[in-house]
Amino acid sequence: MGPNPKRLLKRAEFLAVRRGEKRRGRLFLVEVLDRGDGLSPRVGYTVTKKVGNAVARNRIRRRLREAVRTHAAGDMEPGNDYVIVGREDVLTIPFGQLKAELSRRLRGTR
RNA sequence: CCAGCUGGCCGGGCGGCCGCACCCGCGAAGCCGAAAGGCUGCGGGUGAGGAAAGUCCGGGCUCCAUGGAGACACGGUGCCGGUUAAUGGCCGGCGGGGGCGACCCCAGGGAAAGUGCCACAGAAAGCAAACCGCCAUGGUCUACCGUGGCAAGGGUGAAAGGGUGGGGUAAGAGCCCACCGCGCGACUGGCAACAGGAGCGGCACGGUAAACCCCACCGGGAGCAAGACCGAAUAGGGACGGUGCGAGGGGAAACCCUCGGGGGCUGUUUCCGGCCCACCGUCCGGGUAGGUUGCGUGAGGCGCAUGGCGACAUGCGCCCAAGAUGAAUGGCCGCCACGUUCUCGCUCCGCAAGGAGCGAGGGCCAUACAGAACCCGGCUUACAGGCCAGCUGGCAAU
RNA sequence: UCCCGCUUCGUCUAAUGGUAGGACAGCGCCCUUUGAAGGCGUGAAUCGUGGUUCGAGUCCAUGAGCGGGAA
Repeated sequence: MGPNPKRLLKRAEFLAVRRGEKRRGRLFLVEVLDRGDGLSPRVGYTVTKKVGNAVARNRIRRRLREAVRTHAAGDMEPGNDYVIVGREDVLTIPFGQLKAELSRRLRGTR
C-alpha cells in the first residue's frame, strides 16, 4: 500500500490524459498518460450522468477512491496520470473483486 | 375489535479498524518564504434532507437600466375577510359538488359593453323560426295542392326558448289558474362574500371568458456561471528611450573607437519636421488560465407565557448548528432492534380444509426515496417501514 | 447551479377545438421463370395523470423523458 496519490482536479488535466493509453474493462475505463517527469502518480475519477443520479455517482466515485487508497495505490507507476471512468457495476460488485480488478488494470496486465 | 378520515412525528441504534473536508489549539521538529504566513506532524471539535429533488411561485442579496408621475402594451392573479417581508402560500368564512358519516374536491369575477364559435345531425344553434304534424277553409274536398291559424306531439342534438296538473280552444299556446322553477326586488342580518325575504313580473336573459375581451389588483430586467479583488505564460495594444547603413581598426566574443552617413515613405530641394517598419530595453492598461472573496447571525432554531376559533403576532429565556468547488460528510466489519419468510412445539376455534396467538431455531434484508452548491418562505413530486393524537361508521359487551 | 426548447404509427412529418392524414419501412395479394420496380389492400401512433368544454393531439395545471445554451 503506497501513499494516497494526488488528485487530478482541473478540466485541462483530464483532457490531457484522454490522449493517453485507454484500457477498457467491464467495471471501468482506465486512461493512462506518462507525464515524463518521474514524480509521484496522480489519479482522477470520472462518473458520467448516464450512470445514475447523484447518489449513485457519488457512491461509485467513493468506492473507487477507497479501493485506490487501501489497495491499488502501489500499483501506479511514478510520473503517470490515471483517469478512472466508473461504470454502473462498480455500485454492486463486492469490494474485494473491485480491488483486485482495479489493481490488475492499473498495472496494465491484461 | 373491524373499516375509515384528519393532523403531527420518526425515517435505523451501539461499537471496532482505516480514511476525507473545514475550524480551533500545540511546536524553537522539518521544508518553503524578506515577512505575514503556508505545507507536513500531533490533539480536539463539527460535518446532508424531509424532501437537500423538480425549478412551479414569492422574497432577501448583487449588477444593469431608469428624472418624477400617469397612460398604453405585455404577463400574471381572480368569491369575501384575515395573515405574512411577500406570494398564485396559509387560516377562517361563503357558494357549488361528492360521501351514511368523520371529511374531501372546486381558476369560484363579468355572458344585460361588444365580437367570435357551437362540427355532424336537425326545419331551425340565437333575430326565433316551422320539417313531419294539428286545425279551419278553398280548389274536379279519397291520395294532392293553395291560403290562413297553431307550436301541444314526433324526430335530431351536448344544448331546441320553463315543468306538472287543470281550465280553455276550431286546433292550440302562461292564453288563464294552482304548485314548483326563474327574473326583479323594498327591507333585515353580516366589515364583506353572501343569506333571508314582503311584494312585483306570465317568463323575458342557451352555452362557451382554462375563445378574444371587460373590470379589479400586482409586476423594470437579469441572475452567485450575479458581482468585487488579485493575476502568470503566450499573443496583441499604448508610452518613453536606444539601435539600424557603409568603410577601417581593436577584441576570442559581447562590444568599443574613428570617419562618412542617419533604414523606408513624404511635404519641390536644404534647414527643420511628420509618418511608418524591424529589433532591444523599461513602464502602463485591458485581460485569459488560475486564485481570493461573495459564504453563513439568519424574515435563525428550541422552550415557556399571553392574545386569537385559526394562520399568526407579541414578550421572555436559552443556543450558534455543514460550507465543498472534477465538488468533503466515506470504505470494510461485528452486535442488536424492527420487518419478512420457513420449520418445529404448545394453546384456542373449526366436522374438515385451515385460521389466530405464544415460544424456540434458521434464512433474507440489514434498509425506502434520495446528496447541501448564495440564503430563506411555500407548492409539487418520490418514498421501505414505523409511532402518536383526535374523530367517524359498524359489531360486541356494560 | 441556472436558463431555454421539444415530445404524434417502427422512422420522418401534417392536422382553424369536431372521423388523427401522408411518405418510407413491415405484412398479404397481383404482375414476373425469380427478384427489383409498379399496382391493390392491410396492421400500427397523439409521453403520463387530472381539469375546462357537448367534444382535447390542440386550451389549462402538474409530473416524466429527450435535447440545447451559459465555465
